[in-house]
Amino acid sequence: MSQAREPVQIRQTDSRTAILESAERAFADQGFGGASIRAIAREAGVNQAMVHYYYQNKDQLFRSVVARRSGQVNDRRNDALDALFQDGVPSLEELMEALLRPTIEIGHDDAHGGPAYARLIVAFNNAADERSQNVAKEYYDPIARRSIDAMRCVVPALGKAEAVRSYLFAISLALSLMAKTGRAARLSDGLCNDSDTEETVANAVAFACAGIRALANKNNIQNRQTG
Amino acid sequence: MSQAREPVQIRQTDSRTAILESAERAFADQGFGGASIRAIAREAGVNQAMVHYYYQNKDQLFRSVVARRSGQVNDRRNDALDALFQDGVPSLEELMEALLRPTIEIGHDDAHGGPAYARLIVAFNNAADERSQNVAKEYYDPIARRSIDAMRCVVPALGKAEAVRSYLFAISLALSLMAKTGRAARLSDGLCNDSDTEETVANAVAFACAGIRALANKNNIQNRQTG
DNA sequence: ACCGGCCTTAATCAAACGTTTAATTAATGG
DNA sequence: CCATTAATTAAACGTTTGATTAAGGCCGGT
Repeated sequence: MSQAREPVQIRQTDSRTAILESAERAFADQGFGGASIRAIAREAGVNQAMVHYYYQNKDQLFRSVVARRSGQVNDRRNDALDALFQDGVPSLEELMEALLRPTIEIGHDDAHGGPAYARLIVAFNNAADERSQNVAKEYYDPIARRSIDAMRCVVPALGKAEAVRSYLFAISLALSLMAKTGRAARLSDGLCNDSDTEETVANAVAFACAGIRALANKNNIQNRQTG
Repeated sequence: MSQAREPVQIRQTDSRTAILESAERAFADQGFGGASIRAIAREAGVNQAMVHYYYQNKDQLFRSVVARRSGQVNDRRNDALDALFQDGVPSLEELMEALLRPTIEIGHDDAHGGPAYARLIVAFNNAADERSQNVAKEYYDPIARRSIDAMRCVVPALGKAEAVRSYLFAISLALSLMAKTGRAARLSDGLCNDSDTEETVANAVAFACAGIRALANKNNIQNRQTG
């Protein structure tokens, strides 16, 4: 009989992952201060001490939640940028789609906690507290810098400041499409169908590209007047 | 000597207001869950029980903070809309400026806690929790509906769903300009000067109008194809 | 002088918090 | 089979939380 070794991975009952996903939901819905480790453990179905066993403290638990998701998004963004610039300079539409689609798609992935991630990242993106800023600096600034450089390469008329603003605008509006605050549905009497990924991407790209070109033109005219 | 009556307003030592402003800062910086009534009272220079005396509980304190600011913003928005439509239909640029300027100006008013309000409203605008949604429904939905109707009046090609999205986009991008997360400054090596109110308004209006027209065109083309 | 509203205070409450501990169980390697 | 390590548990730690209480000061009106 001596069957081949059982999947050795029986260990690590993925309490670790269960905690991470429960924490993501809790932080998204109640904020860092409002979420409690006790409730996170309860909803993950593990003992309270397991949270500290795996993640030491609340702060590192939060960082771990962000780190996992930022990894998913940034890998896809970097791959898309690599592919895009391999055969010359792409159009602004192609570039913005490469930047916005990964976030939107992951946020729409209901089977893997997408909506919880969406709620978390929307709140996180606009948070001004020191913790959020430190985490943002570590996990999101690198891809942001690369994206901003790419934007200026595609639209040379874009000044540095305008490029930074445009990037933050674009991210913020893609996120506002995913926020699922219920506000869009309420105000449109249910007409806004934000669950359609393709339509969401198309809307975000169209709005962002038009806005970016407007800022580039504005910058261009100013330069001609002063230069 | 019997001098004329002292300013009768000596009463109401404005502990009430001090609490409100301290709470605004605390909620903005640490979120609802992270802010503590004890710390709010301490920073306001009043006894802890005063907070409950004036505002009953933490929930109503939060509502009161939002209510005061939404009143300031909405009054200015409504006045601007009244004036704008008095002599016919305005341009999209005029309309968007009327909608965005009040928020941006109040957020830039350093002397009256503007930055704290800005941080609070940015977080609040993107919050998905039930408390925030209930408060948003009560204090911000009415002006939102009026604004959306106005946008459709100015740009008839805009469908209802597109108008709602455009409105939320525009608000969200104006707020992202005020967020003062330090992210813009960091990514632009200090080039982004978001403290210049006029430049901020101009950028937000330019970006929003271009984006809205793009969505309107997109909607128009689709209608011609399907209709 | 004394009353009755407002305002303010210190003290106190039970509950919930993040974190730590010591002990127990389950699997692995020699 | 025993020693080692990893995973998990229940219980407790001290602190902080939101909220309540009872007592008192301040003030104009009578």
